[in-house]
Amino acid sequence: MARTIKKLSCQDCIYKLHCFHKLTSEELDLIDSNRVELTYRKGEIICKQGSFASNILHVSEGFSKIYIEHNDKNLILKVVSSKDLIGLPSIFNNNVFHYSVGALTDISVCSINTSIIVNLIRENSSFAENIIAEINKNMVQYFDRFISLTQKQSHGRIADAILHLSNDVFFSQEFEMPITRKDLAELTGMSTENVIRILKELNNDRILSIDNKKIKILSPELLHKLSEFG
Amino acid sequence: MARTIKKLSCQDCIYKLHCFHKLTSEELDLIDSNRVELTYRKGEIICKQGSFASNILHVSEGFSKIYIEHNDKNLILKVVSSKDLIGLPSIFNNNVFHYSVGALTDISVCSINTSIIVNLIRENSSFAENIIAEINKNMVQYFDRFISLTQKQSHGRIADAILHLSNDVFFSQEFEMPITRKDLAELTGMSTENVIRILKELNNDRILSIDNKKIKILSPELLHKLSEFG
DNA sequence: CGCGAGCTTGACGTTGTTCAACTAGAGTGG
DNA sequence: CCACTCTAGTTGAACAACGTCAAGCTCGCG
Repeated sequence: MARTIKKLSCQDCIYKLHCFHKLTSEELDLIDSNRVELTYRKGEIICKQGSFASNILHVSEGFSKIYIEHNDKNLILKVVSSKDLIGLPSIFNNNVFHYSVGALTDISVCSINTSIIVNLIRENSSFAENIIAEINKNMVQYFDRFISLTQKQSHGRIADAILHLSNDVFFSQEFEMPITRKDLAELTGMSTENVIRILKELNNDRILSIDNKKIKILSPELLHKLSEFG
Repeated sequence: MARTIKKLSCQDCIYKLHCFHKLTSEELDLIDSNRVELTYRKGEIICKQGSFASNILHVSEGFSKIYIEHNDKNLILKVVSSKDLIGLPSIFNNNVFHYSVGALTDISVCSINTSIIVNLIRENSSFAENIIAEINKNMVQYFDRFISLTQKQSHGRIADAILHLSNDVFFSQEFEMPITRKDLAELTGMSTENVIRILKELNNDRILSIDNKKIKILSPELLHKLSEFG
């Protein structure tokens, strides 16, 4: 499950991670020498909600999901992209993971000790700024999800989920989902059966073209309308 | 609506605001001399979602609500207590309010220019830490609300709303709500009528004692059970 | 005294869940 | 190579939870 061969350097990832931009090359080297590269297989759990958050993670390859567990039911907050850091909400806040993270595909993960990040926050105020910016960006993203799941009916929620995948994860109108119908259900807060029924409708109405996991957005306009008023 | 007579000093509020603890007295004076005290009447809007967030606010007296507007329907994120700062999610993040804030009662508000806070974050890393801690604390609180509104049925959601008021706002098992049934509906993501029906049930089942706006928690155990499994 | 806002109640309709059954494909072992 | 099993996906029918609508109530205020 875990290997410690380093294939990448932090310089390779810097363009993905906005909050690393303001680090000096010495600071980046500090991170580089205090991280491990791990690989996980599809289905494995990377962080367990409630466990000690001694590391901040970055998924450099593959896809994963951030989800909250509650009474055997999960709520997926987001599908993680390579622009995301995992574990920021735990900083200065109990040092416990407030969500779980699971691998949707085989993935490569960089694990950086939280204390390193904390020291950089203390010593480099521009980095602290960027961390705050990052946390706040996520906060607002979660606000949108909050609205989606509490104020919209199923069609709107599915539209939001598809748009999230298209805009934040795959950066394309056409993609192959690494997630199951059940995951889609946990992303939209509804039952698997209902997800299937609504995907079928969207397919019939030629808003999406769906072939199992392959999704193509045929009518972005209608999809946005569904998201807005659904 | 707004008066600029200063009745308080920041020293009076410091015990309420955890993230001010690490400020030196000079820094506190800096805030003190760069803030205005305002009063708002019940029903007035303090921040409008989407407007420029040039100030961070602190409600020193009275009650207010933070809510997200979407298509003429509101979702109340929380009822603000004197321990809360308003506007943190806007820092380093568009400088736009991502939610609206409304006065539930007549209130007194301190308004501090965001640039002052930003400078302090840059210059005092302990303060930056505390700001991050504060933002993250809110994030986790919102996670709980997220679970409440998406995974629980009405009884559980009402239980959560009552517990929020009791634990985070009034710090008592018995309180007089400053909010209407409609507000309760917007706090729980359900219809006003349903709120009323469920409050009545909880009253009949002797879990709560409800006399119009006066609420007394009779059985905290059952209320927690509802919150957990409702 | 009358008006309006907030509150309450009952009847009814809709949305979405649950349950049960069935299908398809992938992996396993004889 | 063929059962067997397991998981994911799909479908239909019954049901429950909740929202909507319409009406009436209460109380504070002008």
